[in-house]
Amino acid sequence: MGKIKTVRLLDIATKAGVSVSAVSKTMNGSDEIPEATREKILSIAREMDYHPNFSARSLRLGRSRIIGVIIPNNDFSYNHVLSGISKALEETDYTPIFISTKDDPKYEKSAIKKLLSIPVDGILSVPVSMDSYKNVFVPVVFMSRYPYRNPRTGEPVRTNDNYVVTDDYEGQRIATTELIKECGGNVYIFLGSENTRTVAGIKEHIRLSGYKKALEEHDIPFDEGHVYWNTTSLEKACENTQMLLKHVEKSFGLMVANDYFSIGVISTLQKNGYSIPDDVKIIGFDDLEMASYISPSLTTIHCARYRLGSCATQHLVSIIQSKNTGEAIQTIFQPKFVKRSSM
Amino acid sequence: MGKIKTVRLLDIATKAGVSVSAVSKTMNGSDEIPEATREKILSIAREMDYHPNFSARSLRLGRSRIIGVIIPNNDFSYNHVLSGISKALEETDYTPIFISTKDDPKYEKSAIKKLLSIPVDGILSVPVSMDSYKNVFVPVVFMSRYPYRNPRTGEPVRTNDNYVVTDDYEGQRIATTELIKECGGNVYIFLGSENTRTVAGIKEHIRLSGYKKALEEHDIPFDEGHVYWNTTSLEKACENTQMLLKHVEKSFGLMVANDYFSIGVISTLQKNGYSIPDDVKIIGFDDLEMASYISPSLTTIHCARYRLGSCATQHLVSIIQSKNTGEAIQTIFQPKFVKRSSM
DNA sequence: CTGAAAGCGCTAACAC
DNA sequence: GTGTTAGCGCTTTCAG
Repeated sequence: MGKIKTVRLLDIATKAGVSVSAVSKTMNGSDEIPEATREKILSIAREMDYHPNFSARSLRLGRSRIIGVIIPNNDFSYNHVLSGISKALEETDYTPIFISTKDDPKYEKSAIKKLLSIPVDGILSVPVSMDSYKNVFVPVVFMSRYPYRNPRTGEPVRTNDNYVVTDDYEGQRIATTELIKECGGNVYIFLGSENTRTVAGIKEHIRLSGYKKALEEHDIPFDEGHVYWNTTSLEKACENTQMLLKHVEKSFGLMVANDYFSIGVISTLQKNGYSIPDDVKIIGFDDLEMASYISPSLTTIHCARYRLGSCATQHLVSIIQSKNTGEAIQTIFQPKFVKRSSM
Repeated sequence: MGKIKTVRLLDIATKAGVSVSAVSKTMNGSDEIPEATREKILSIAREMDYHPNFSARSLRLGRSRIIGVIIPNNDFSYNHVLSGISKALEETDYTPIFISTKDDPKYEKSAIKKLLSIPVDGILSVPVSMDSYKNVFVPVVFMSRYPYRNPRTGEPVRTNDNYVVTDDYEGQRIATTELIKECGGNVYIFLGSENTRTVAGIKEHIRLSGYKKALEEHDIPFDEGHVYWNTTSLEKACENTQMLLKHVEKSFGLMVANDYFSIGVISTLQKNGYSIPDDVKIIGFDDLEMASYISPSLTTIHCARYRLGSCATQHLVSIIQSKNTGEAIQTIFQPKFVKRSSM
């Protein structure tokens, strides 16, 4: 496999009998070059299958037309967000490069360094720790997770970062309200990471405050024992369910951290002879495609994840291109209650 | 937001009172530089938070330490493969950049161009059309799909490409054999794309020939009507199930294209009053994590998708680094039958 | 052992 | 209008 010589501007220029800059200008759509020369150059370029060298251009321009996308993991929770990003970028000349952090600040820091050394023109991130972004000097738009509310009180927080999130607080409040209508105060909740030092944990606490808010609105006292933390895998979801069953009456309402984990919860409940929704009412979170296909079909909170990705992308591109003045762009999507048969 | 000046080798050199080349050599671990100077340079570099400029280095070296990863979509079927890739690359200095093709040759071609113009040092690909790779002059390792067998006969095919695949033929043969044991000739199969002009379609035909092989081994004549094509989404899976139910006895065996679509199939069967596995025996394909959590838990063919990703990655890196002599690296993983309660 | 200098492919300022 | 040229940050050869 002999090394194939790549086609350069110079090669085209030589063949066309013009200078490199004429070719460069043509390639970049400058109108300085007369139509005839233009045509000739373009046709030769096509014929030689020319592709500009990204590195050379990036080096020269100080920008790369690459967008860094930081996600916690490759697990399927962010697929729709990623699709939204890809779709939105298709109409631009930006290309995404994805890096995963395993929800670990160390990986996140190194991911950021890698991206900046490319250098990417901007970053879309589902963050692990806000600290990692202290010295990032390219535009960043946070997605899906962000301390947009005070995790204790649920009050909106004013910040100066760009973000696009779903209002998890409201989602949880609405879901809890629905369950209260059915089960009174007998409403349990499975949440993810309890660690408030991570953005993921803060998100869970924001959700908890939405839950508390709903209780408060119905004059139901909050019971710490109704909250099961660290539902962070299918397996944990099943364990938490087993644990819950030791402490609970036959009939109750349960909010699960997300739709995926609901599969484990439902399976565990059914194995233990509970019937859904007769004994237990269940509400998930996300509205995955499969939610309407499992049995019983899953009542859930719909989050616009695809739109979340495309919206964040549009924001980022507009910030990059307009050299935005520092006015933060913040979008909060309102979630929607979707009733199916698990409640 | 004032543009932050990036730290260059020159900046470090100036501060350390040495030349750029001394710094460069130090950074690249050359042993030409005496320990004392080395230390000093490294400490200054750390202090100034130096990161090499990727573009400059790539331009100079003609390689980028970036691996392009081409996948058909962002849907969750390739998560484990991607995890395997990320994990395997972690121990190297290569960074992956993911591009999706939507299973469309047009997108695939443009994805390849983009990658080559970076230029990436190698490509990992779940291909759409083999033609797209004709003029690719960097090492490529194909994953998961490849015409490794003749789609008509199921016979192994000799080629000169690098690939890592699961032996779908064998998987399908084994699964069919198991169903035949239970249901005799009453075994149906849901497959994906029928189009043999795409690699995805060829894969499905290879699977079909595994199915036929099993029938043949049990002297059961092949019946075209037992094959339902184009099971390419949850929705289609449900439609195919509805269609199937019009033509079938109460009791039969059914092989579904993959685990995910099995969710739709099972739900449709249950809605129509069929009991699993009493009336219908079902086998999926993939062995997703959720397979053991849905009810009934899903009997399936286990594919080592994580290992597939990491194995392909190791191959690619070794090819890149050793300037491999052209001896193709081809790995075929044997799938495994996993019995649960849907059969 | 050290540093000066060339040049990777490209763009844009500037001269013709 | 068109071409010449400097230089982006880095590596590496080669002379000192």
